[in-house]
Amino acid sequence: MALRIYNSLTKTKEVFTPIIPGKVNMYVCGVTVYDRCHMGHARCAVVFDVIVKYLRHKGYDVTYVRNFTDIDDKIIKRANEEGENWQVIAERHIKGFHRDMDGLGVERATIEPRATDHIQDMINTIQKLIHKDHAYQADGDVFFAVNTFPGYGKLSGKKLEELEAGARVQVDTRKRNPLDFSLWKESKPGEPAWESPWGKGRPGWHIECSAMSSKYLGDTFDIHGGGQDLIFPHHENEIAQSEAATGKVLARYWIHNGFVYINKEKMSKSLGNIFTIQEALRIYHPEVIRLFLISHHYRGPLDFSDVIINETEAALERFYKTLKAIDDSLVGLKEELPLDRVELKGDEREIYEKLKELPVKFECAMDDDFNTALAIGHMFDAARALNRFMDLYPQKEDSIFLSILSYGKKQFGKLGHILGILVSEPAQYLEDQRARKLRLLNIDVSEIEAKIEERNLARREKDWARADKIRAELAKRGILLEDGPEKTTWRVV
RNA sequence: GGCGGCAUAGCCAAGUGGUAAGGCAGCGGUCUGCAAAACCGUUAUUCUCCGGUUCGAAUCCGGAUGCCGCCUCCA
Repeated sequence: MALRIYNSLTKTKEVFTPIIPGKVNMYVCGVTVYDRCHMGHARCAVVFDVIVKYLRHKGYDVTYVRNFTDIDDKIIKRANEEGENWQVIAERHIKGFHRDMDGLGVERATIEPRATDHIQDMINTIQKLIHKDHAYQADGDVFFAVNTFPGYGKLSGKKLEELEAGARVQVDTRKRNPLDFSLWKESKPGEPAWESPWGKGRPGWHIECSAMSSKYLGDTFDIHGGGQDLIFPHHENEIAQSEAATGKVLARYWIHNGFVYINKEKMSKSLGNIFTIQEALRIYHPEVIRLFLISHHYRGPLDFSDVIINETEAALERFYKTLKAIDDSLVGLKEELPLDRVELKGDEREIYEKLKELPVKFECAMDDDFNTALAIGHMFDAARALNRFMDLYPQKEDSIFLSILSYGKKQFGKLGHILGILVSEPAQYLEDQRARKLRLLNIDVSEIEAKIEERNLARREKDWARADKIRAELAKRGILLEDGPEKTTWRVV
């Protein structure tokens, strides 16, 4: 089945055909490094991480470029506020970005170029635009002339006249059109500056992406992505600059992910409801955060709340419990049978077929504009079937039974890898979660174990009232006991 | 003011013409000393509302209402 992608440029789902068969060149706008990363950045990074992993799973050779904007007004402002060099600020937040993304299991991009390493490339692009009369100099500044690019507005669906009418920005009288934007900015004394044909200055915001994408991926590449808020003006301006300079189409497919909300409010600095990745990772397992981010379609809005993330936690735990149960059974596996060459009976056949079908259904969902929510639904389906199979199968030592479980485990591992979930050892995951929750609740393990010992004594004497009382006490503190056939285990709710 | 998006059970969520995936929570059952976990069964005759197209619509078209985003830095 063919992969179809919703293209923001045409506003339709299109069959994905790369320029070079088997090869995908993709550029995603990264972050401006002046502050800590929040859940919005996490969503963008995780969404494109899954897209890259899926494309690679489908056999594409993917070159993924994600930039760092390490020179910008906000960085300079932050440096002044904190009384530090702007480079120190940028460097610190690049490190922070990597720490956060590593924490979330987001793979590094193939190339992570920095704007300040490409000043000369940008100057070259700007000169090209001036020569072609798409840009003009005004004192030490250079502006892009939007009137010279007929396609201006094709991505955001805006018309020049309407934009002009609604322009709220204070108009710079040197601009030929109020919507003309800076390619190069003259620097004020004390500001970071580079030599250029127009004097000392620094690049405008949009030009770095045009210069760096063409340098690493060519004038035309396959996929360009980023957050929805970048559609206008950033991506619109990028298209204008690049296409005016080269006369070629910049990118063939545009992918934009939706926003993250916190309790139905858009996350924003002014509302003070920024939820940083560091905070999230302190409270939740990285895979819980990932599952939360991909349980919803990437284009829609995503509302974060305690209730919803706790539901996600329960859902992921369900997966891991199934996998743990498989692991526990698999201890007895002596030789794994080739299931496609073994005669399987009713239930065995049914579950085997279901497990075999799972990747097909998964890919079918992912091929439809990366429908991760549906893909995960199929995985839950299979997990339930596996649980049932384990519950009902009469001989738990049987090698057919165990071989089927092993096969199921492999299928889950394969698909989980694409999504970046279920990559921990089940026992380890469950233990990590318990430790994490105990840390948040501030409870001591030995105390719990002593209580359990005390209760088991009571149980042996069939003193149920006392046993129940101990259990209730622990339950009140968030510790839930589970009496198994061998021993009593506990978990944190 | 201009442009665009969304509206599916108690909650989250998939579903773009063929008769409502999945998760959480709830309820009944199996199991258990009782629980928990797991399993089985169950929970929307209906997809914000009103019209229209069609043999057939949550899905397409028109209108209404509500919520939201972009137009200014933002993933």
